[in-house]
Amino acid sequence: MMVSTKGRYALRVIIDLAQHKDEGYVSLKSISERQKISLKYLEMIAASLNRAGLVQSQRGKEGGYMLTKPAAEYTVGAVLRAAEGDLAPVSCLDCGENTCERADSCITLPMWQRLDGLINGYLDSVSIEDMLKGEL
Amino acid sequence: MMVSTKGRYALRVIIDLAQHKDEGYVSLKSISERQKISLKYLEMIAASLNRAGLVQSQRGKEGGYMLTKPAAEYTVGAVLRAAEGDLAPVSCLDCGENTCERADSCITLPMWQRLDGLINGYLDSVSIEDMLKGEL
DNA sequence: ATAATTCCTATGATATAACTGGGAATAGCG
DNA sequence: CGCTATTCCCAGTTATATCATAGGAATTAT
Repeated sequence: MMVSTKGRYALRVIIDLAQHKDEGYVSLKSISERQKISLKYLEMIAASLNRAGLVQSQRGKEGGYMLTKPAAEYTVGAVLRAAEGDLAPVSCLDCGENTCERADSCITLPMWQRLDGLINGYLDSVSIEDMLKGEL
Repeated sequence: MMVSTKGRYALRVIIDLAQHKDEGYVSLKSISERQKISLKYLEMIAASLNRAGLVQSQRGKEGGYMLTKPAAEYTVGAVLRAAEGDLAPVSCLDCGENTCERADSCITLPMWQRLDGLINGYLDSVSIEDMLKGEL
């Protein structure tokens, strides 16, 4: 599995925030109830999104999270990478580090690289707004 | 990671068999030495490929494995699926079982389905012979 | 018979995923 | 000021998957 629950949940968080973007800061508690994801797990995911600058937070009472830009400017790829790290389909391609000693002679490497390009290209071409509008 | 060592090794086994297709049955011991993969691990992988009908085996002395068809007729997708099971990028799509109770209302599902189609389409379009020839 | 092989089942070791828990820091509100 | 709702931080836990390894039975050419 290339994308775990962490990434899928992150996507749902961003979508939820987009759907409630006119309500000021949205608390994780409310997202937790709507999305049926535990508050504690959401905290971890929100922290990743925050670190990546995809959301902004407000602490204290009446606090929560909101998007930092319009939904059209979020790509699925960017959200998943913020939550999951790299989206490489094989470890050979992870983080650009090509530590495999047989890389030079590996006849499968070009195939993996093309696959990786295909996956990232597609995920970066789909925006959150596309999904909200059902435009796929 | 979508493709683990099991799948990558399976690919290397098929490639190795293709490279030695004129030498009769090829033993796992020889593949093990060439590919630097433990014999015991190879046994598991070869068993999967055998069950899927991608290779045929001969037991006993002078035994081993050989391909059941020309290299051009093996796709990367078929080999990986034989070794790994499903290649779905998210568990939602695994094995066609869509047990997610929010599937009907899930606005991300069409995106995952397209991604899955893209990945499998590409992997099924590349043959072992393509890689051997460096035609990518 | 012997040696080389596949075949079968079980076990262990390590890593990753998927959460859970406790509590500190912050900020609005009465 | 005191209360409460929230994010923030870090650590611990459990479950599952990955990556093998181990031992031995069955088979077959020589």
